[in-house]
Amino acid sequence: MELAKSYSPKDIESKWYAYWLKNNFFESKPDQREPYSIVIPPPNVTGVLHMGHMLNNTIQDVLIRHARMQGYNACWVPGTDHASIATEAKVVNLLREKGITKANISRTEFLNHTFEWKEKYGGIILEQLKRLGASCDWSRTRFTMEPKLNEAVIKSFVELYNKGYIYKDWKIVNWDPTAKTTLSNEEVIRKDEQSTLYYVSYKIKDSTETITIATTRPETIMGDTAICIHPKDERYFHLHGKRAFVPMINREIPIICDEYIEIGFGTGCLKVTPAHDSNDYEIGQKHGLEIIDTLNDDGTLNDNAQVFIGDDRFVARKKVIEKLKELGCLLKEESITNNVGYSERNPNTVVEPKLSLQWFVKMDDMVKPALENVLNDSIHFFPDKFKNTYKHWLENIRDWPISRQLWWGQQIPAYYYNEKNDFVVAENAEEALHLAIEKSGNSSLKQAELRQDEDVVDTWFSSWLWPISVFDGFDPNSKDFEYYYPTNVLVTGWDIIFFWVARMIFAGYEFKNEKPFKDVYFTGMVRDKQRRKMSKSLGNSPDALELIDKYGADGVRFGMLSCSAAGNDLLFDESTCEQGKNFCNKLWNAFKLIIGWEISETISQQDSAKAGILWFDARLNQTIQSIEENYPKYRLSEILMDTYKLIWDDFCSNYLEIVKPPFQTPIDKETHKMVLMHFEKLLALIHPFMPFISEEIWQKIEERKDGESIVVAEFPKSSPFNSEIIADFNQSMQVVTEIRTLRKQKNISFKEQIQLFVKENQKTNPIFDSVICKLSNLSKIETTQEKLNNSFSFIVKSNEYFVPLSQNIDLDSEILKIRKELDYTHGFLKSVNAKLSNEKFVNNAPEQVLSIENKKKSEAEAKIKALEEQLLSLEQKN
RNA sequence: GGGAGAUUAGCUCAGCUGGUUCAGAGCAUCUCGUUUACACCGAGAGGGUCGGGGGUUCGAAUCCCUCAUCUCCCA
Repeated sequence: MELAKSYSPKDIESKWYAYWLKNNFFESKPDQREPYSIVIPPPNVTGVLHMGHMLNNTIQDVLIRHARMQGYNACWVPGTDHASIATEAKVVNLLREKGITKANISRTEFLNHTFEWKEKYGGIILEQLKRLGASCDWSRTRFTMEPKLNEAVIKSFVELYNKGYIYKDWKIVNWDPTAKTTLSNEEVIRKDEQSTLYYVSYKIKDSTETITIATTRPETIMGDTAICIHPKDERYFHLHGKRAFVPMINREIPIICDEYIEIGFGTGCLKVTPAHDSNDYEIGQKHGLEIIDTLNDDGTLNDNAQVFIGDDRFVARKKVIEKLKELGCLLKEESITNNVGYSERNPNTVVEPKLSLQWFVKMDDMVKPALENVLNDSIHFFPDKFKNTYKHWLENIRDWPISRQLWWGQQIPAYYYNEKNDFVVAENAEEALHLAIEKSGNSSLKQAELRQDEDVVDTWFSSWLWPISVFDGFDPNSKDFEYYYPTNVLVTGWDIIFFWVARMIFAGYEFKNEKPFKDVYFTGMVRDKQRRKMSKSLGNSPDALELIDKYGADGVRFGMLSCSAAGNDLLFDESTCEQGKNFCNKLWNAFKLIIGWEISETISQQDSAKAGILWFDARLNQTIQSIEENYPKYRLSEILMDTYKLIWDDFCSNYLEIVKPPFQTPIDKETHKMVLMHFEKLLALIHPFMPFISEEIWQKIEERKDGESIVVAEFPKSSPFNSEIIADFNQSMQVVTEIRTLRKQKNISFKEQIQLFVKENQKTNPIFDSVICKLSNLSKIETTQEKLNNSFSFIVKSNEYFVPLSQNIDLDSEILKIRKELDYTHGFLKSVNAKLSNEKFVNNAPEQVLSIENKKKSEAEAKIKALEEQLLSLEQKN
């Protein structure tokens, strides 16, 4: 077999991915086996693969591949969400380029354009996931705007409305003037910014006096309907009951008292603008104030403002400041930091608080089972510190504004049937008519007289149903839902714990009375070296596909996972991908070595090989056991590092060196068989992390039939192992290390064979002597009762080793070396003795700890004895 | 303002139930080495008062208190 000098992933990856698809390994149908299901947190249909997706989906793939190999019926459902605002913004821009404005076309026409866009660009991210090796069941790919999922959204809306959970109300909402829609709190990104606090004086009616307020948003002054002071603020007692004039427009407004005011803050006077601030709105409600909305939907000033009509709010702010200066009302400007909200989907747009009529979902009841079942670990968070965050949010939750003033999304199924805007909520127009006739008592009502609400629901109002809807859970006869729900785990970034983790849990209990997933694994954020979150807007994220081209999918997967413990952010560094790539090469070369051996039917197995096999088998099982413990705890980076070290250090550096036949000589049949068996297990262990190279090698180390694959091979299970063997081996390796160091110090080439004598002060297992000989190139190991003259010596445990050499031995440096070790061992013994002579320690420490200390003591004593004897004999010679 | 978390080697981070395995890993650094699987490598080495202080305990990186610094979330 011609083999490349080093591993090159490119062709191999596409070859095996195609093979996996052809054999339908990723497809899942309900059967007798136990299911293991994951639904992908649906990426945005406008999205392209970024580092966060890579991390998050690699983790899901590792989990699903592991489960599949364990024999579960593994099902990973992919799909995308329709991302109302982002997608609509994209399509609006695209149409504008073609000279079409949204206002000039019908809703249907617009949706046709959007679906067209989605068909063309919407699947990019899913295709990219394939490059990463994601083993999704692609036949199950879903989309939140496809007919069945739409239906689920509408059904759930109607159900919630009928339960009394959905209502329509005026509230101050977050308004995105670019997208011209409302946003939920979670869609607003808050940033601290340098801004200016303006001190503005208002004239008092029937007085020469003025009153001063401070504001960061002077352009809202025209919407003021009161000035508020604290009732106990002595400075303003004389103003109780007075009225003031709004500067520029001279509208008369009352001065009111409310305990809400902080006396010490600013001037102690607050301008109240109920239409443009949520706190002001509450004060307004309490005091029955007028509400004057001075803004248009696009963020320009409207007629109510009376001045600067048509100017954008920020242009208006500048003009207002100028005007106030002119009028002499602007007393002071002060630089402060304050918190400004930006739209998540339009990152340069400042969100405006705005009074508007919206649909809301009542949260207080829905939250109860969701909170309870997370706190009692019925749904288990990894890491569990996120329980706190979750609890805090749920306990302070506000009602969820779900209407969006957009077209791309599920249109709200509310139908207005009269001038007063009375409405009914129904799954379709026919039923709506039926209900409307009933409700209005007007039996002559016609279909055409019904008007459906113009707005759509929030995208999250469809993705919260995702774990249910992808299995058609709103269909009472769904076998899939019956079988796969609840899913095993949701893997997602902690930044969207509210967006969908919490809401999916609400929906699970609300609609199905059952959790949507058993575990939640929160990944960290991928950050750059300056700890900034990687994002497209910052341009600090490497191109995912270029990374894959450079390091191979396996290399990138390795890189992403080797440094990411659950829930902790990771500073992405390409060098970890390089490590992954090097690891692939290491595996490839191990394979080349093994496959290159000529096998002899006749030669017998060497002792060293026999011993090596015995040890590696134990070591392998030890590692598998720890892997088995770590999977349920989602300690993936630990599993990966354990496997990495098992392969690189134990298998390649030690095991293969032990069993390796001399150059151009064959290997015995038995050893070869065992090495292959072990190698195959290692490939299976690493497969969930590095699917491509493991498949490539697995297919080549043995004759495989078409349709066979490591994808569906069995994941290794641990067997009992003898830990004594591992300890004995480690001790022998210490001897090897000593000899290697000696060779290096004395410049003895590895090719030159040397002898080793051992004075056994403590009986040790001789089984690895052959291994020591092979790895150190010794001609023999002999036991001796006497110390050897003219030799270099070292001590492992309490055994003394001698390497006779013709070279002159520097007695002084040998003596120094031994003295140093003796000092250390004395100190060590002293600390052990201190423990053992402490009555409280002896009485309180568990048996196991005591016996360890006793063992330490006797070993240290034996070592001291040996060292002292050596020292004595060296000093006599000196 | 309320809350959560972090601080361990030059860098990035593990360290789970306090005790063997506990002071670790990877990368980086240094030394030596082409011994035919691999220089994308091998063999070695150095590097730490576990942020400071106090406490609990026979025993603390680990539990508690406190201070400092940083990060994040919510308002």
